[in-house]
Amino acid sequence: MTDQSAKDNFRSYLATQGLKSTRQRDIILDEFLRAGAHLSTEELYLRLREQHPHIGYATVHRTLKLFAECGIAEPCHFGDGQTRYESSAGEEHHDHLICTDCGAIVEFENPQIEALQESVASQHGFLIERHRLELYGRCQQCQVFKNVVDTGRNERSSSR
Amino acid sequence: MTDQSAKDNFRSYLATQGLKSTRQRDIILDEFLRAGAHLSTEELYLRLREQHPHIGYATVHRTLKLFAECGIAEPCHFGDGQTRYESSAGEEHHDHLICTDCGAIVEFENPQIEALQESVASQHGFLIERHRLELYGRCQQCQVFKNVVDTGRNERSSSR
DNA sequence: GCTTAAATTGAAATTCAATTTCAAGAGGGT
DNA sequence: ACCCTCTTGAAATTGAATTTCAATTTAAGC
Ligand SMILES: [Mn+2]
Ligand SMILES: [Mn+2]
Ligand SMILES: [Zn+2]
Ligand SMILES: [Zn+2]
Repeated sequence: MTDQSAKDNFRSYLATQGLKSTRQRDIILDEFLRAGAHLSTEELYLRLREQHPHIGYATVHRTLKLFAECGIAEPCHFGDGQTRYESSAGEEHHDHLICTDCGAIVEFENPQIEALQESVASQHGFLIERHRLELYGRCQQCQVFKNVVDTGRNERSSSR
Repeated sequence: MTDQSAKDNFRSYLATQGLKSTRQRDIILDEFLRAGAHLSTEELYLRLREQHPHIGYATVHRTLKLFAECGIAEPCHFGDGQTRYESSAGEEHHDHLICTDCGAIVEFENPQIEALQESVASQHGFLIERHRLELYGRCQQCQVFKNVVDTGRNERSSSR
């Protein structure tokens, strides 16, 4: 799904639901697609505020929920107490590796795991609608730094 | 890990941390182990209140966090906005199948998936500390009822 | 373009689980 | 029993998510 098809999807979703196309929604969608990453409402709101200080937090919140409803964004919960949204534009389904030290997020996709999930579900009579797989640990960089700190060979400032 | 070893673990955790063994903590641990399932703070508090109305919500909350710290309980987030805790007593690591209709939770363990997770992580240079795998869908029963409702052959009351 | 009904906006208020505060009470070493 | 420290429970606070509501904007119909 490209950025343009995300915009088209959103347009037609609004149309079919009797909702209206507004300047704010357009601006928020543009910024959301431009940002790319896994953004919380707060983060997107702050980014928008630089160029568009008139746009309210509540509108950003409501618009992100609309994005999720129409399928152009996916909500993520990475355990920091905030809901993040990622664009579905240009991305197939994927899962996440999350560094517990620096917060880095790496996306991956593993067909074998996906297949085994289906297999497990059917063994228990379940029909899967969606799933969540998150692997938490240390990224390569943070493993190196952790080792340095542990052995006292360096006094690098904290990575966060 | 048996219930008794959970109690022993908790005792020694308190001792090593300079914390105290109290009547409330004993009662909360007993009820937590007895309940068995995936309980939220609220649910455990309500269960306790029947026999021990003097125990406060804050104490239940703090005690569950202690259980998690010392490894006899695992926090779970199943997307209903509440943190649940499950006993680690008598259980190996496992993941969850969750029915989005009736809320049923089925536990499973799949060594192949676990191995593939490690493989994915090492491909990306990560060292996994923990992971979360949740499969959301309909349990067998809810698939059947859904079908009945859809075809109008029955008027069974909603399962929730 | 003008009118109008319905949807949207944004500031502020509210919700709700999680967490903290604090004064009174309990544990446990001596 | 004494004393210091930890714990408790009611109430207050926090913070993200969500709702409220009066003013504004959209877009359909004329
Ligand atoms: Mn992603
Ligand atoms: Mn479980
Ligand atoms: Zn890292
Ligand atoms: Zn079910």
